[in-house]
Amino acid sequence: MKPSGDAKSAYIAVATRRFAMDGFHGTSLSHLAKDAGVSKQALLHFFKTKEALYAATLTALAARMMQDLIACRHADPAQWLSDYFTTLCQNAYADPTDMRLVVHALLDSDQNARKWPLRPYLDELIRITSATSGGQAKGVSAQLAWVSQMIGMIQYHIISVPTVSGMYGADTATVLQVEMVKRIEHAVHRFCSN
Amino acid sequence: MKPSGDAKSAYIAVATRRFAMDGFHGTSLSHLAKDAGVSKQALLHFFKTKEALYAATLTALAARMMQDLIACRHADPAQWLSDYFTTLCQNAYADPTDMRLVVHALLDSDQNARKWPLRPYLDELIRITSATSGGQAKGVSAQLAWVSQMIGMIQYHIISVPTVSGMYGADTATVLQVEMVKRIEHAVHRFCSN
DNA sequence: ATGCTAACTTACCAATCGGTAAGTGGTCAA
DNA sequence: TTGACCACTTACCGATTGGTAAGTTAGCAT
Repeated sequence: MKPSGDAKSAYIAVATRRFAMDGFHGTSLSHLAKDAGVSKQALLHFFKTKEALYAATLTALAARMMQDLIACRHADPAQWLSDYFTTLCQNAYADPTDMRLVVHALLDSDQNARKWPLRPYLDELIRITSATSGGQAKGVSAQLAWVSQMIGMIQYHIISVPTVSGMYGADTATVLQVEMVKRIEHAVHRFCSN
Repeated sequence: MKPSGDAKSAYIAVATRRFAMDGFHGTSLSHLAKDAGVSKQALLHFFKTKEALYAATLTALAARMMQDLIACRHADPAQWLSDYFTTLCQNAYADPTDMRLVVHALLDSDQNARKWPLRPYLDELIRITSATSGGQAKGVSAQLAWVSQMIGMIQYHIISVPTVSGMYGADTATVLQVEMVKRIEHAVHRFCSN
């Protein structure tokens, strides 16, 4: 028999990919079970409802994003942010799963329903931002607005890649990608050094 | 009996709101029918499948967005863009339907499936951008990247409003909104006058 | 009046949905 | 050896899904 934790996190991994691709309503327990190679009651054994499984994927997502942010730690907060945002974007080109999952979760969220698991991640981002010279000069709301804008432009850019590629061709999409990374670096530099 | 066009566009209006709220998979024909106050076969009479109805809402969305863009026409392209983006954002605070629908459509799109109906709208935005002094100085890919970034930051900001409001409170969300509009104006000015 | 068509409605369908109930087989402590 | 427990399966459930078939009703041209 497999150790418990492995199977559970394997199911979360499968669910993460599916939920990110098709959203909560577009994903059925049967599909998830088939992906995982088990019966759907195997999933319901660990997660009482589909909602619970979804919540678990979001919790895991939040932990992953926080971890990726910490992994880029740098003495200079501006450098930290620059490294993080660019690697976030670059990694998402190879695997857009997490970015898609966040956007899906945003669209599903209805304000008071489920508490938002990404809050610590956001708070940490704002903390780092406020430590930059440019961030200190501005107010708290300006820091929140800037972080929100950076996250937004990256995540939106990632989910629009297939569409842009279909509209203007794969080569134009690639050009747009390198352009976008340059814009990210530029935006960090402009906001933080001031 | 009602004139044909009225009922059809009324159904599209109902579908637009529902699809924007819950996405394609989260919306059922029964819900749409109940919203419209008819049987679901009334919908299937005009639109052969749920997919066809969805496609019709996206086409109507594209026409609406193009129309809103043209409505802001201004001799100075920079002013045009500034007016458009800020009113787009402001209107979306009152009714986020269209912005949500676009993001849902982006997530559903799989590159080659359905041709993207917002292409003329995007092309027009790029054309206006390229007419600014700052836009002329930069390349085509930089214009596309900038437009993509602007649209992205606005739409993402809109869909995140409920979550931000739930996380930091309604007052913080309001502050973020006015901050965001300022950032939009600033971004247009920075890119276009150069 | 009559027939045609557009705009519906009721009735119905197989398939799938999320979820429950009741096991089954293997592991491990006592 | 036994019995508890965990991971999982098969069997099943009512509800809902998108969609079809066959009317029904109203307006309008002839």
